[in-house]
Order: sequence, then C-alpha cells, then structure tokens
Amino acid sequence: MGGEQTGPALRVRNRRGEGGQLREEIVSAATQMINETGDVERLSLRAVARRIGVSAPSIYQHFPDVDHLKVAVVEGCFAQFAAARDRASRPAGEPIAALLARCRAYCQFALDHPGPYRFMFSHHVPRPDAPTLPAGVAALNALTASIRACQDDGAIATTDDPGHLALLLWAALHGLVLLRLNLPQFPWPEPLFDDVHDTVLRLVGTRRVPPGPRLEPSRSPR
Amino acid sequence: MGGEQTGPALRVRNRRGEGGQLREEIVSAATQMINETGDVERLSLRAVARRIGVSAPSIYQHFPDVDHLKVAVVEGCFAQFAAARDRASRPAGEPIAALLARCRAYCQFALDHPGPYRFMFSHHVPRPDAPTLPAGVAALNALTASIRACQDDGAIATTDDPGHLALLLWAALHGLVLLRLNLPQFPWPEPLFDDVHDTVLRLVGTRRVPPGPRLEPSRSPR
DNA sequence: TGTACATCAGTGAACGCGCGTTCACTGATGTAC
DNA sequence: TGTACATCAGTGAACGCGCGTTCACTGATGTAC
Repeated sequence: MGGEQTGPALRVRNRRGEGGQLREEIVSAATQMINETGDVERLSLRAVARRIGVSAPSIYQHFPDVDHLKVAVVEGCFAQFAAARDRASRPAGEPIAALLARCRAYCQFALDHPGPYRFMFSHHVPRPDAPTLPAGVAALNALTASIRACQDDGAIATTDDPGHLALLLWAALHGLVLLRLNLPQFPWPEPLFDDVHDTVLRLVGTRRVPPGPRLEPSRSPR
Repeated sequence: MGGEQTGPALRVRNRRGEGGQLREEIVSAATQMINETGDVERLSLRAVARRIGVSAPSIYQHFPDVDHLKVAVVEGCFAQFAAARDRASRPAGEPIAALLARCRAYCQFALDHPGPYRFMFSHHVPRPDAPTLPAGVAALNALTASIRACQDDGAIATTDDPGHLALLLWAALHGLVLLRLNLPQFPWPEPLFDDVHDTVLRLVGTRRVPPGPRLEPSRSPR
C-alpha cells in the first residue's frame, strides 16, 4: 500500500558451483510460509519464489514439481520435530519426568509450528515417497522406550505393552493439541499442559506423580 | 473418456415459489463432494454448480459468497453427526455400554465421512458465524451426561469432574480417528475400535467392563 | 598469460486452467384488474 | 374469461486473478589449451 515495502529480497546470484544453496532457501522459505499461513494448501510455488526473490521457473532446477517441494518441507519438519522432542526428554532425571517432558515437547512443537504440524499429519502429504512412515515409526519407538523406562523404574505400575500405550498416548496428544490449534475460540477450561499431563497419567496408569516441575506450561497458548 | 458420461444432470427449473429447493440441492451436493474428495479446500462453487447442473451465478441467489456455503455445509454436518451419536447411545442398557456406543458412533461417523469430519474440526471453517461452538458445546454436554450416568451407576469409580473427563475423552477420540484417517499407510497394530474402547476405559477409569457386545467394530476400516 | 568454450545459475514471456464474482439478460408463471 | 404486468428462477458472457509448468534465452565464470 505505501511505497516503502522492501520488495523481494534483492538476491545476489549464487556463485558457480553453489547453486545448491537455493534449494535450502526454497525449503526454508516454504516452511516459513506454511508456518505463517498455517496451511499447506495456500502454499504456492510462485509465492515461494517471490519471497526469496527468484523467478518461479528456477525452482524447477531443484524440484521436479510442487509436490516434491512439499515432501522436502515435510522431511525437514519431521527432523526438527524429532530433535525438539529428544532435546526435551534428555536432561530429565526420573524416567517419568522424561516421559512428561517428551509429551510436553510434542505439544509445544505443535503450538509453535501449527502449519507444519498440521501438514505433517494431514492427508495432504504427497504419498509416493512420504517420510511420514519411517519418521512416525521412529517417534513411536522413542515414546515406547520412554514408557518402558518408566515401567522398569516402577513409576508405571502396569505391565501392558509399552508399544500399545505409546500409540494410545500419541493419538491422545495429537487430538488434544489439534483441537486447541483448530478451535481456539472454544472455551477450553484448562490450560493445555494440564490436560496433557492428566492424559499421560491416566493413560499409562502412573503410580507416583513426579515431584519435580509439574505444571509450568512453558509457553502455554492464550 | 468415452462419450457415455451422463453430463450435468439435465435439471428442470424449479416451479415458481420453489426456488428455495435449490439451496438444499447446493448444500447436499457440496457435502457429497467434500465426502468424495475428503477435502474442503478442493470444493469450489463452480464445481458444485456443475454437479447439480446449474450455472455458477445461480448459487448467489442463495449464498452471498462461497464461505457462507461452507458454513451451511458444516452446519448440516454437525446436525447429522449429533443425530448419529444420539441414535447410537440411546438403545443401550447399562450406562457404560451407552458411553462406549456413543464413542464408537463418534468414530464411525468420522470413518464414514472423512471429508466432513476433517472440515468440521479444521481451522478452515469460516469464523464469523461458525456453528462449531454451540454444536461442540452441546456434544460435550451429551458426553459429559453419559459419563455422569456411569458414575451414578457405579460403573465408573472415580468422582472426577465428568466435564473434564469428557474433554480428555473427546480429544483422545479425535486423535485416534484422525490419525487413522490421515495416515492409512501407517502399520496400525490394532483395529481402531479396540483402541477406542481401551482409551475410554483407561481415561475414565472404569471399574467393571460391560459384558455385552464388546468388540464388534461395526464397520471397521481395513 | 590469453583466449575460446562449456557449464552453471538463473530469467522473461507465454501457455492454458479453474477460480470467485459481476452484470445485464430471458423466459416462464402466477396475479391483479 | 382475458390480458397486462411483476416477479421468480435462473442463464451466458465476461472480468481479473494466481496458479503450475514449459520454453528458449542470457550473462557470468570457471577451465582446458
């Protein structure tokens, strides 16, 4: 509207042999845009090109079509997501604290990156070489291990299959966080992280509640 | 590809004074299309018009724009959804059987209408006069009542706030069913309805498991 | 050290598409007189 | 019973838009001789 908009980035062309850098710029810009609009469907190849100050056709030197770009974005998101969860559950002392921290980190990532999170678990991920499967299995394995550690430790009384518990837990967290993201106008009675803790404890049947940092919703919504 | 496609419906113009019938046709066609594509984003006003054999502008006599059409669709879906859940939980004898039947019906609706279900709880519902709020609150109230009946009956031991339990349960079911819908290629170890029952029982802390029809996944996927 | 050349990192124009929306219109039909 | 007219239920053409994708190209730069 004014004349003072910065315009598209004034790019300098990459040096010879370094054309591959554009690929990273593309993926990163696309991820940002999904983050901002909260929506894959509104991501367009042309808009990505515009944002990084490049012509639309130059994207085709790195991706054969727009679906491959989307797959690349989702791959990057899964990597970030896994890193965030692992980071969160590492420093914890007791296994049950680590499990809760991991679940909190799961939800925090979704709150911080609604667009990517929605995308990763949507039916919009282009199928053929989707990284959802291996990444999802790995995530579930990590969660299973965290639950098993609680069982070994005695913090979880039940001897139910930890893989099964992990699956129920995953689904429950997914539902909790998605509803909050998608229906922000709903009159949610509790802060999200209270519900997350409560759901974890109920589903895995904890015996003792960890004494440590119980309910500080690191950056709770609202 | 052949020449034998039926073409667009060969409509007869509504009689004078009955133009309102087109409105229903529009909403119903739009709902069907969301059901088929599984996706609101791919719904277009022109495609709806094409399907019912009418010109695109004639939709504007019933909806001021495409967003109002979407809101009308979501309203209809919520009504159907509530009816299906109420129908399912009515005939049950014991309250706990009614609760389980209600939860099963919740998931069954989602399985049968993936597109509408996803839409209803997505951030794509146009905001201003979205019917999500009242319908969601009513649904939660019904679930709360069902849980409270179990507590009164003694089937649920805990005296925890039934409204709170209903919320956790809703979220968990939402997550279970959405993950199955959106990641069908994931190696789900159990049938969905087993997980649903299990989640209900764990979350609300049932004392006795109902003897009746336990695990017939009325029309389970796969 | 100089030069021809291949390659690299892009660009600009153009294509056909489906979309939401607006506009002026048409023809059938019920109604008032 | 007949007729003029208002209204109703739509239609057809057109608009401008952003999109994905293709095509032939350009100009800088590293490299072989």
